[in-house]
Amino acid sequence: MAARTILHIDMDAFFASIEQRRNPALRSRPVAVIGRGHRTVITTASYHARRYGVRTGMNIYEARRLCPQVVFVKANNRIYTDTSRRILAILEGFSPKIEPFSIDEAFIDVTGSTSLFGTPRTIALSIKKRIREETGLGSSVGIGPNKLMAKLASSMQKPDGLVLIEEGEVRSVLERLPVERLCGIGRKLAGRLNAMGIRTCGQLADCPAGILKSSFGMTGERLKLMAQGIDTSPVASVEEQERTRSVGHSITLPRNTSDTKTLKAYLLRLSEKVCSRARKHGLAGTRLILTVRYSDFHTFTRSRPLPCPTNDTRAVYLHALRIMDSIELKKAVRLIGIAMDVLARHLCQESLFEEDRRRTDLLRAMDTVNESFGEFTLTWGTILESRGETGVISPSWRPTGARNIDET
DNA sequence: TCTGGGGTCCTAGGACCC
DNA sequence: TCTGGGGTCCTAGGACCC
Ligand SMILES: [Mg+2]
Repeated sequence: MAARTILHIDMDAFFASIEQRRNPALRSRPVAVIGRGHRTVITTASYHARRYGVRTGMNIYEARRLCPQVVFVKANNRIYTDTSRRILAILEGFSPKIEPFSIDEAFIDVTGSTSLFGTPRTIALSIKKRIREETGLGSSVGIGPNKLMAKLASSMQKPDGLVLIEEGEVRSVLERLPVERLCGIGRKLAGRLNAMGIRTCGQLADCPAGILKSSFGMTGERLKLMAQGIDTSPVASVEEQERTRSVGHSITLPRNTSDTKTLKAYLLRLSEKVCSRARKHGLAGTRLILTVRYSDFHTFTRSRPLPCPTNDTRAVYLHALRIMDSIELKKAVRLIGIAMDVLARHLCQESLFEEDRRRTDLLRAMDTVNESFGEFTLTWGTILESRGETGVISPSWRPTGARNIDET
């Protein structure tokens, strides 16, 4: 593959910084952005709050204990998604090859942009400047010969970072780098590698392929490549990306329950969320997966194929009920969720796609109203019985396409 | 007073088939 | 008396990312 130049842009404490822009009184204080309800978690901590140990995923009581003066701010998801779109629009000015990686991160391939916009470092500085001018927010940028190295580079200096890893520097950068610093090596993999005496990427790169293959299978081969800084995956724009494979929603209940009537009301609500999103994006479900988390956090799934591809709320809801009825609950339920494996609607055999003209029209009409006036403006009776969500934004949100969060 | 929600990909065991 | 070996599909679980 010809030499490439990839940038990874990572916004600094994205949600928290946005809130501090909106409300100057927050700028001098440790801020943690949270969802709704008492069971929510920290989605982003400002750098000030991080100094006290406040971290993403931490519950609010723990955060308060570590940093009593922390200011909790409820997430304003619509503002975050709007800001994300504005940042992507800025990036589009520098190259068409942009891959949104999450709500606050993106890769951009600037290999063909240097004659127009200058050196990679100049481009990175221009991007950081434009983002700050237009949104008031800080970002960190990593530059590398591939996505893996660009992402590593952006993590090496933040906030307001700019790190360039040249092709010729890859080896020396990785030599003493702990394996878990690479995107794709998490806690478990790192633990297993460490147990084998492998702590750094240099050691991992030197480990015989056979040993990695026998311990990790296919993953082992990839690990060895990663440790050498090799990553051939292209920067894939939203249009180029693989089709959406699944659509799902889940909810941690305001309080644990064993009451199946309550759980079924939530299932209808979740079915409607999943199906309205599938309809909006022309997707049809082929399989439904029900997830249950007990009070003790034990989590399991049960799934069943849908008899024919569908995105009809009623069909999916009834299917969810059948799965639910096959489960004998052993403990009080903390979380319930459904996910659908999906296909593009036009890929479904017409004869197999369950469609009733009048029903399709009804669903379309309801979707239109709900788009304009808000989710669940029009809904089915039993949904009204279920209330209360944690309302945490998903970082897997994408500016376009089926990936989604609650923007309300 | 603990511990969100949205995804993708890989593995492994049993069923089933040739 | 000894007892195939693949391959694929289905399902559940788990690792990883933000
Ligand atoms: Mg960030």
